[in-house]
Amino acid sequence: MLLQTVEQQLIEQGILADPQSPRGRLLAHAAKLFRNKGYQSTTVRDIAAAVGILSGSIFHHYKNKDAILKAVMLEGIYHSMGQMHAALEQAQGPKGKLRALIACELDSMNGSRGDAMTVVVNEWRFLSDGGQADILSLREEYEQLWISVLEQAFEQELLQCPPSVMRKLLYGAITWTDKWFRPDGELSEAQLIDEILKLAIR
Amino acid sequence: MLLQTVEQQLIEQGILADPQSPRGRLLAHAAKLFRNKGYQSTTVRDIAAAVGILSGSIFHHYKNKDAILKAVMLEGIYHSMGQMHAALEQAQGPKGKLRALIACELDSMNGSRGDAMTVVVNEWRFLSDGGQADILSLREEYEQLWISVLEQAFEQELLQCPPSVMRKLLYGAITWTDKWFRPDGELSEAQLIDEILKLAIR
Amino acid sequence: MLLQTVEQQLIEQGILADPQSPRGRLLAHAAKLFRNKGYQSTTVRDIAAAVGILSGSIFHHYKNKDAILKAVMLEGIYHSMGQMHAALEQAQGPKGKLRALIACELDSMNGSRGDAMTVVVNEWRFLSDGGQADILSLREEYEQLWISVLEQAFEQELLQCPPSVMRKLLYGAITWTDKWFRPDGELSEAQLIDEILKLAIR
Amino acid sequence: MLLQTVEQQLIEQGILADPQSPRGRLLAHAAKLFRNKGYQSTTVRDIAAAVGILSGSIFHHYKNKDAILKAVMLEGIYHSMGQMHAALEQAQGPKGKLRALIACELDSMNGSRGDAMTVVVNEWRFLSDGGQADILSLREEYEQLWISVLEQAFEQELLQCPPSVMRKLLYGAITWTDKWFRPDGELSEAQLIDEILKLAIR
DNA sequence: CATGAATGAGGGTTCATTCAT
DNA sequence: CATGAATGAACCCTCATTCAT
Repeated sequence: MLLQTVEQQLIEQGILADPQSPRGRLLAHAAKLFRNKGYQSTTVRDIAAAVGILSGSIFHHYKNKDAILKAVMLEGIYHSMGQMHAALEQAQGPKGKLRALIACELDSMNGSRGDAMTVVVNEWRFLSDGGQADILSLREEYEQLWISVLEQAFEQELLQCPPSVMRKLLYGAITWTDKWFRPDGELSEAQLIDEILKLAIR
Repeated sequence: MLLQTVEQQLIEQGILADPQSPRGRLLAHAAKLFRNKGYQSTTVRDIAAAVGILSGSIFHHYKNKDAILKAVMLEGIYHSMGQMHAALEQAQGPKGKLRALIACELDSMNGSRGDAMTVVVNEWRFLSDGGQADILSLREEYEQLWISVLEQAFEQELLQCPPSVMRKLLYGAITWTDKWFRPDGELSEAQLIDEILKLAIR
Repeated sequence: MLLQTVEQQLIEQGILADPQSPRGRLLAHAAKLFRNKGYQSTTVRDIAAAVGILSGSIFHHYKNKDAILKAVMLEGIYHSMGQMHAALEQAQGPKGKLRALIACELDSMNGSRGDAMTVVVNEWRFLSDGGQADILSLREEYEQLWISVLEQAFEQELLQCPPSVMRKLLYGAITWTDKWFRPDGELSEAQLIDEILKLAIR
Repeated sequence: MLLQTVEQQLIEQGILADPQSPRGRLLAHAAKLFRNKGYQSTTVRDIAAAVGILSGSIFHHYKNKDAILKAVMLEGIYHSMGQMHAALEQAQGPKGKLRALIACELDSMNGSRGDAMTVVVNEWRFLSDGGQADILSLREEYEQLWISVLEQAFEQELLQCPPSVMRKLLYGAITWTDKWFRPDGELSEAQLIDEILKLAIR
């Protein structure tokens, strides 16, 4: 609820796009293409064709291709943070909160809206310097959620290694699932969450 | 020594390039550029300029840009496997062997010859289908080294989770170090190896 | 009139280009350049410069250089067949019909739209295999017009030699006029037609 | 004999190459490649590979690619003229001489040494201006052989049309046989000669 | 807002030719 | 004479972006 307010505020501020709007549809298609083909291999024409418009029309919605990438990434991060905030509120204790974060990040990579977040991870270096600078504070805010939970666990001597290192190791392990994990495979999402949690917790 | 024999055989077979030769120098520069700028953002002219030749001359050494990428990857994998074989011979017990593998893979990403192996991980999807097919059996051989060691550890109930899952989680965690770990920072390479080992071993 | 209908249908079907349209102008310039310099010696920039656009713009109209060659050839063949059909309708008897065909083919090589047809003859081998396959049935249809008229003449014992041989000899003799015949020279087009007709008819 | 003297003189003068010599072998391979693939589509490397040397070595034999083309053409013309001179000496009367010329030209296009002469006809425009100028007088001498025979036939009212026109029509018909005539097909070479002769003679 | 022709810089690649060995 | 790495200009084609309609 608070969450939705935040998201809606962002939509009203023009930061995020309404999923029903032309811009929102464009972003969804762009995210999927960026994920599957990579940012550089996706042409503006590809996106336009997926949306059902012509290439020139793209630029009525976004200033340039870089702006599309940035918007996709913002969508991904905002959405993921929204889930994390909500999940943390319901979680109990450091271990429960860590489990919540792992579950959220795993879902943000592999779930129904995983396109945007995988793009954040895998196409980051293709975002222009200016775009990276604009998003960086948001990513730090995102990381801070993790760090604070990890520190709580560390203080209670639950963690295998220091929070800053643990975060990076977990980040690598979790984002890489994008390349191999299939939710409908032998290993269920819940099992995967537990396995990752076991790595982190002693 | 057996190892060096393997590498030399490959050089003689024309699979790997002599680091002193024009081809070897070309490969080293290409690997560094591919790592830093990405494969697609690196132009053939960039590589030629780095080597100190003109763009047309590139194609005397490699048929096309894709062949350069493939050669870089082969260098990376062969070199890494060489290190792993040697380290495994000297390691004692499942835990010692696992530590050896982690150390090797970490070094292959961050060590003095890390360019090639990071390219294998990060630019894989830009290798042509044919190129991927050619390398795939080698990658599987590489993975088999890991799996057999992990299975030994699993049988002795040392492992936190099943070998196939553990391998993928470790792979993500280790390869991601490329993005944040600096050997000359606060955390030493030896410490990082131990932290990762602790994740895997119960 | 029936003729014009055919041509217009083809234009509407997108097979032939409207001479006034950008594509039509492009084709006319390309045909002239291909005739004068040869297909391989004509660069895409040459064509663009002749049309008055930049090289990149060429590819908004045709997928690649090969497609331009194919389109030029289609124009040539369709135009020539149109003239032949119309002329045959008005011609009387085998000899009259043969004269009509000779006149048409001569005009298609040397007349105001001769660029396209000379390209068909002289640049055929530079058309891609796929392009040749696409056009082949049309060329066979074209040849069939000749063969049927020659067979009529042969049955009436007017012909110097069997139709299939006669056709090839005439084809060589007529298409070669492109290299030496000038309509404004001493020898008029009408005289040339008669001379060729005399070769064929006993 | 006189003929061979001429050819040998030319070889000694360095104008023609000894067929056994490296230059001669190079020319034979070049001629075949030029015929089959066209001059522009044949690379210097193609020729070198066919001969069994490396591309750089080509230029020890000929100054540049254009010089190879010129040499191939000279071979073709000299060889053809040699045949014509010999055949004319043995032929009786205008009709016999005309038949001899047709037979020679047909053989020069389709016979065992047809590569060189088809190159003269089909690749002429790719020879540099300087090269064309150098060969032109020889080609005129060649044509003069035809014209003088045709004029004799014309004076005896044997010819269907004036010599200059007849020559060009025959030239087109004969050279085109390269594209369709196969000596081992239904139509024998002797029959084809007769059919062509019938066209010319009333 | 949508269109789609045009832009123009830049990409990978080819190839005749040179030249030190 | 042969080699083969190097040259460098030119080629076809791509693509993000602009803009008149």
